[in-house]
Amino acid sequence: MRIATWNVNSVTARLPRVLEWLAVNKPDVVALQELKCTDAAFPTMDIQALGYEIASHGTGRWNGVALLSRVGLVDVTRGLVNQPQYDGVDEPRAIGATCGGVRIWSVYVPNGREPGHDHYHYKLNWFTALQVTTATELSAAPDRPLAIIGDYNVAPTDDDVWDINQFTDSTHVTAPERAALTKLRSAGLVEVMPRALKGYPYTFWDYRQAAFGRGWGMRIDLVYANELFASHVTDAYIDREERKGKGASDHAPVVVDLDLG
DNA sequence: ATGCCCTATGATATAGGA
Repeated sequence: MRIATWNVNSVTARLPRVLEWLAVNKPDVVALQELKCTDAAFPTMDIQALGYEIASHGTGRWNGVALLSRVGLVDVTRGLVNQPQYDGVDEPRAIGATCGGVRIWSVYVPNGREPGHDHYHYKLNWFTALQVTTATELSAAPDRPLAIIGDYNVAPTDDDVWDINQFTDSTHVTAPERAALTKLRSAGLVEVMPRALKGYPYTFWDYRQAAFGRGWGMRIDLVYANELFASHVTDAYIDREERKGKGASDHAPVVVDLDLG
């Protein structure tokens, strides 16, 4: 089974590249983030035509997550347990489903904007809800492979950004954010580390300042999974080729191959 | 070359991204 996660930065703007990428790479399950459209505006027909069932959770201009599957898609859950609001709004940032016997969540963790900002506290509270959801999911089905994949908006270590000296007083690298990842591991998840195809395996390069060409990347799109899921992994990599050229998302897809026997 | 920002919106600027 091939599973991928990809922050597409607008599924409608990215549609030609998404369709091409699906056709070439033939993933069985895809977790998308930053749809930037409502469920009604999601390009359902085009993606169904490639053989995928779709569960989306999008409300408009910002955020939005989806799962695509061609190995079944059941027991869809939208939102986290005790998910906090931001500015009085329940944002669409998490969706879970069972696909081919594997429980998969697509998550888009809040950015945080800057340490101390309301959005930063929201980010940490959102992680707490993700930890609660993880514990709930793990206890509900301890013998089922589980993966929580998506844009975590946290670089796990200093090596996961191109230059840590550029990140003083920045989000994505602070101790509380990294502690949130540690708590997920304490709850029973492990990180599936993608291999480097060329240089360090970053997943995001800002559109500005020709960051991709300069290698100014970050590894913030992560695969967290229970031990059972991880035990079946045969390969994991970042498709940095997809970041190249005109019309690319600022994130590259992360691909995980499993042998479920 | 991998290359000097992108997206959606009560749009003709603005918010958000990380």
